[in-house]
Amino acid sequence: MTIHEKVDAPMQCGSCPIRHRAVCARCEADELAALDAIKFYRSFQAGQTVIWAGDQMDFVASVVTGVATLNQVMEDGRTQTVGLLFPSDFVGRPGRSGSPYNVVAETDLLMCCFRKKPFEELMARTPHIAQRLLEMTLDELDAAREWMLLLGRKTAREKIASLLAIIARRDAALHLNTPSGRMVIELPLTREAMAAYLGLTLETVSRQMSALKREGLIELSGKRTVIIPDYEALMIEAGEDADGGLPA
Amino acid sequence: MTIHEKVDAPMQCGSCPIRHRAVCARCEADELAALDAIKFYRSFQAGQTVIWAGDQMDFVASVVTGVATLNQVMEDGRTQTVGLLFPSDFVGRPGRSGSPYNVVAETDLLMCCFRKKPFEELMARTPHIAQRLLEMTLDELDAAREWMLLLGRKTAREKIASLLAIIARRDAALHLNTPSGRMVIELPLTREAMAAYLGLTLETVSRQMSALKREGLIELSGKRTVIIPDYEALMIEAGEDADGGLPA
DNA sequence: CGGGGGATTGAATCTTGTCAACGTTGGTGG
DNA sequence: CCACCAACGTTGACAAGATTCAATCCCCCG
Repeated sequence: MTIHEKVDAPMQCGSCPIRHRAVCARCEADELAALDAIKFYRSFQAGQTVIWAGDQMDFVASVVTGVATLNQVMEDGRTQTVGLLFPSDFVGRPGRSGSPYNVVAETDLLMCCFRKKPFEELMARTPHIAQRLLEMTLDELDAAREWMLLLGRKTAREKIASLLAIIARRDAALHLNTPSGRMVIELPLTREAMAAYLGLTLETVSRQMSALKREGLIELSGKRTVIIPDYEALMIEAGEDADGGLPA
Repeated sequence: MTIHEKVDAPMQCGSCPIRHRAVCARCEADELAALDAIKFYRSFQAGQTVIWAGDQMDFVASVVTGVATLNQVMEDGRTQTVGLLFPSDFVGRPGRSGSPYNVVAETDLLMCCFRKKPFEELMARTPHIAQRLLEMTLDELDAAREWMLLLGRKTAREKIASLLAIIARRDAALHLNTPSGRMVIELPLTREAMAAYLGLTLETVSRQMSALKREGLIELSGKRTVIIPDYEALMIEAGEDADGGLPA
């Protein structure tokens, strides 16, 4: 199979799986038509870099399916993942030409892209888009701050438990239910990518995964499938408040 | 002296020190007048809590003078500062009633507050405010992600150097010049508050400050005044790219 | 069947945290 | 005016947690 990026528009906005959650969520039919006119799809294979830090970026985009990460790299190579992008999450900043981060496809990825210039013009006269983008950005800011608590204060064990909880939560949200009890999740990340997001080394991630397994808090089926026998018990290990960061 | 919070409006917007940088930066005269009608000032003493996490919050606000922090606290007491608020920075989230964070005055603080309900209404019909707020929120998100790199990957020494560099940068920005060469800065934070922001203990902060002093990278004059003989040299210790995170 | 990327495990090391003592400073009241 | 107190800061000794380096394992794919 060849690596292909541009793909034919695979769908109508009306049947788009992220129609009601993405940046276009609040749009009326006519606004959606305007977006539709400037949109195109791109797909990426797991491991491909979507955008290199500093590169010119002539589009903004929504994740349709798959998972991507935002990464910041220091001169000596130390890498920190600063954002985990699930379906409906937005990439790119209107009014700025380059991305400050590497955007990497962690799984096979489908993105709905809008050419930047037309998107900005459309945004200027479409409050519904600007409103939704502000709302989403504020949510991302809250998520980033939650992650600062994790990076600054949590133990390796709590970090792992928190990550699993977040993935379980996003997974549940995709199916429109709330996380609880027994859950089965698919890890979209390698151990190395988990480590990059958690501010750990991959060895520490592996050890803590093994520890959680030994203690029955998780079960592993293959390397990427995790069974959570008791979501609430895992939340306690994550050291989070009772509400577990559910939307206010 | 008694602790007083509400204060008489000490100034006209026209002579406000943050007029051109705050959420009102893009407002025209008439929009400013509308904001003026719903604004009031509150002052806080160093150490006072401005807002408790979870509390109802009937206003949003801009920092006019002084420095405040946003803090997140775990059930067992571990605390992480997730935001450092300088003059012109914005507090509060339109469309949400409670703050998820403690907001603490680290120095004496003056805030320009807007009653939330009228502010939201005004925002709905004043694109200049919403635009500016989106821009500021995106900047804060970038800053939060920069801080995630610090918390996840930098050494204690690099963390301290980074914090000093950031304070120097904000300090320079207030006086509209770029940081370089010899600088004298006033720390708005105690060692404990520095530790809370850096994901360290106060002892480690103290030790690394001493180490930087021993090596001539900083000089201390009292506990709160820091002399940076060579800003560029300090930036190297901070492990940052050459540009040092200057606005794109 | 063999190769290779990802994952696991072990042992030694190092950074940072913890606990405790001591120093410094500024304010208060005798 | 001075002594005392409390808050903040510094320093030291030790312990704990995470990293580093290295060996080995496990699958999946050709």
